[in-house]
Amino acid sequence: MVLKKRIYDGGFHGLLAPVIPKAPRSLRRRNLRNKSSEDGEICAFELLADVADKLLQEQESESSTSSTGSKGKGQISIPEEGFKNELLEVKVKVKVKPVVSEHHDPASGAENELVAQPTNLDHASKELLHFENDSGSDHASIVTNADFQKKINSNLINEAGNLGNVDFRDSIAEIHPKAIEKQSVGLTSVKTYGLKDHLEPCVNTRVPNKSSSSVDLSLYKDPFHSVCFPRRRGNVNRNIRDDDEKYFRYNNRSIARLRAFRSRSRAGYKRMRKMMPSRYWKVAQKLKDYELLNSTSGGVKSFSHKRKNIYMRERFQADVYKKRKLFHQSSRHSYNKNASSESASNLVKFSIKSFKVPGLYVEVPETATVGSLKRSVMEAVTAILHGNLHVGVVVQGKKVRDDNRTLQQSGISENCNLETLGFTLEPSLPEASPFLVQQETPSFNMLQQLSRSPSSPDIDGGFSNSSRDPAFPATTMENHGGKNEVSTTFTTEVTTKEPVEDSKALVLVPALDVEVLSVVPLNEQPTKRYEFSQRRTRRPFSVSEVEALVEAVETLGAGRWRDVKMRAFDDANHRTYVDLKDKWKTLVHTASIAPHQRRGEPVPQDLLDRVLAAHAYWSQHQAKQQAKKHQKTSEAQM
DNA sequence: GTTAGGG
DNA sequence: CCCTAAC
Repeated sequence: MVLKKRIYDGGFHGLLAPVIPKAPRSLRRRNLRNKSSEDGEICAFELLADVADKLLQEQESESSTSSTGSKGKGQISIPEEGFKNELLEVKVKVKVKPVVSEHHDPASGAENELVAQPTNLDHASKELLHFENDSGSDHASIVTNADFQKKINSNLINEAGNLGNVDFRDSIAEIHPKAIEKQSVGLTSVKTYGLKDHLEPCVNTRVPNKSSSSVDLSLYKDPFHSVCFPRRRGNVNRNIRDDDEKYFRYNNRSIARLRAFRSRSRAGYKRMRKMMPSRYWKVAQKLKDYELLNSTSGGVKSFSHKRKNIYMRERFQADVYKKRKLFHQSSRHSYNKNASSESASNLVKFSIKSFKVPGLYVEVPETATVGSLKRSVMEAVTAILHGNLHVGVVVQGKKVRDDNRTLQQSGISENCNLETLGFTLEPSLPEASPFLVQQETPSFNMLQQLSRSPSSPDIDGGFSNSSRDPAFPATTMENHGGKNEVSTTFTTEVTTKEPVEDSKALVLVPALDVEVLSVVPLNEQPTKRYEFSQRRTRRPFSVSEVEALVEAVETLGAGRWRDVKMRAFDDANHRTYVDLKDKWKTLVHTASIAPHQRRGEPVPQDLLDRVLAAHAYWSQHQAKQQAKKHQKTSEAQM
């Protein structure tokens, strides 16, 4: 019998899927970036803080005025720095009713185009218009969605153009040859943005550096200071079977959720890792009320007309702690820069137009004025912004919770559709602000717990919630933001094939996805689950693994998957016993079909033969067992 | 927490 | 791989 150890050390060595390097976010200083990066770089967090202030300020003006011109104002407010600085846009939209786009201000010429765009965009634009119009509303909703972002982007673009046709390309192109390619396409069309959705990514990319953006009321520009999140990759061991995914999964799916309930040992996590997602989801479903899962894309949701109050409640997303982790890392391992191979890696540029901020729960009397509503929202936003925030990354609607994951693994690469990428800002803690209405319902509490509970120490290196950890007070933002780093750069290595130990850095250029606050109707359906879970990356079984599996099943029998796991895959944390069971299932199937019908890495026929043999044997065995059991029961009955 | 199966 | 029902 082959011991798992032997298998792993020997056969699996090298055969196993390469260890996926933890995606270190290398903290890059402006020196990394060329030239004027300082100008262009933005510290999201800092930005947020600024945004909050601005929001407040703006709110006042807005509230008093009806916004026919509001839009213009927002856009206009392009600080001088605007050109140089990247912007973070946070938009709060109040949706009253579907209104015809015509209403909107002429100032938003770009929007019109947007309206013509695909549904989403169109929708967003309409909403935007509404907001601007500030017409009386039965209900208000804050919408956060990509579409909206798109719209915004267009605005930004326009402005950029107005500002002087800044060519965004140059700065980017120099640095990121490849990433730029895609974007370049968009660049061309930026001006005609309205026509195509796909352009957005491109647009986003560029906008950041030089353009200033404007958005209805909530658009704010702020200089971005780059925040670097250096990450150490030391943990990655190629020889280790389980890749970071283990940590990923745990972190992504289980940790945040689990920790809320109790601390667990790593082993516990392992086992739970799979279960958590679904469980969590279930919980989420129950929390439906709270709209915990706010759909990113869904964006606008209308309130029930009958509702007397408008609730904007904070939506707490589970993976708060992930961000924190990053911060920790950054503070600790700044030397990581060296590791990053800037030379060989492809860079992925991100243009962050805005962040999706947690949903708010606000109560406003029906009789309240729109202005007061705005104020309330503003307060809520401000409260959030003042709290500790974490950045979340959403790819194709799924949150990437594993900080160790590489961009490639997460599907963030030059090749990926940047449009599917989004960043979110999550409150580390529901700092109850006065205006935030905290429901006493269990669901709400749970949410809070989820968001609050500190990560367990053993898991990600001891990331504690900033809210709880004195060391990580709200100042986190300032600390990082205060740095002169112009932009956050993450480099992504293009080559996927070989495990890379160095960190990859993504260049965080201005905006990519714009997410905004969203007001969700209480009655709305919960968001899709994918917001909370992320499918594991596919990791085909290597021949060595198959061999180990076959061997284990031969000796233990099919069905004792936990034992099989412990026997042959105990160290492969990315292989659960369910995985092994599934693999066996596929192996049996594979062995049963014609070779030409098989896909993937060919499995030696002898192994397949063993599979069939073992399958036949254990099937028979099982049948016998059943027969015995049956007999026994019948005897008992007699 | 495990198994067994369908998706 | 995911999700779940059934243990």
